[in-house]
Amino acid sequence: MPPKKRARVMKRTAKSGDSSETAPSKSKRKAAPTVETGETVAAPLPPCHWLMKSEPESRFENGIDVKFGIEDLKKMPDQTSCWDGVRNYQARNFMRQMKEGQQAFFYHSNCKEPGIAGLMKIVKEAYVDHTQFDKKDVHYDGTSKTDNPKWSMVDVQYLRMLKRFLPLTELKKYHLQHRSSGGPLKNMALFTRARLSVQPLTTDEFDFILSLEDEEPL
DNA sequence: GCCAACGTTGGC
DNA sequence: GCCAACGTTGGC
Repeated sequence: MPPKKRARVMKRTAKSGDSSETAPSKSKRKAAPTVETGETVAAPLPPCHWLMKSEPESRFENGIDVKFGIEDLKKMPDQTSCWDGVRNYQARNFMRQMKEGQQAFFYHSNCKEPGIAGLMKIVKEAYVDHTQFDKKDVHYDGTSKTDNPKWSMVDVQYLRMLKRFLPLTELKKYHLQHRSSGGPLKNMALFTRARLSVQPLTTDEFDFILSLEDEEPL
């Protein structure tokens, strides 16, 4: 049982309205027979790798420092922290799809050198983000009710630093390259879904990015 | 600090 | 339900 700890991550983007409530549970996950053949079609598998953004440099929001970099995670008891403060429905819905044991990249955003710093794993699946009810918290959401909480969080545990930091600029070069060549990063959410703070990675994307650890910087 | 991209709000 | 105005993200 991870002790109570605290990660302050990303800002909320809205405080009310559930209009983008596109809960993953509503997506068609079951195999369905096709009209033509009556054969079962493989259902798309939910994502199993992730990228999560957080700010490693001090920035004050309502007088509170929202800094939480990978070094901060490493210093937590059990090197484990809840990933609270996500206030975007798509990001939240991705967190709700996360399974214990899955790996996620720790991405440093809004800082001198944005990029992927390390690896962590999901150690507790989605549960209620208590900070939505805390008036003192930066991410307090007065529109969320305790009997129907809007926001979720997961617990993550530090795994390791990457052998070398993977700067956004380098990832972008690969992304552009792959857009013409059809390589693994051609659709990477980091570039196609710019403001999404919790995003899925395909196994191809995940493996390719990990392989860059052993490559010279591009 | 600027500002493009884009999610959210709310008037109609 | 459209869409303009607004607010936030996050690179540069």
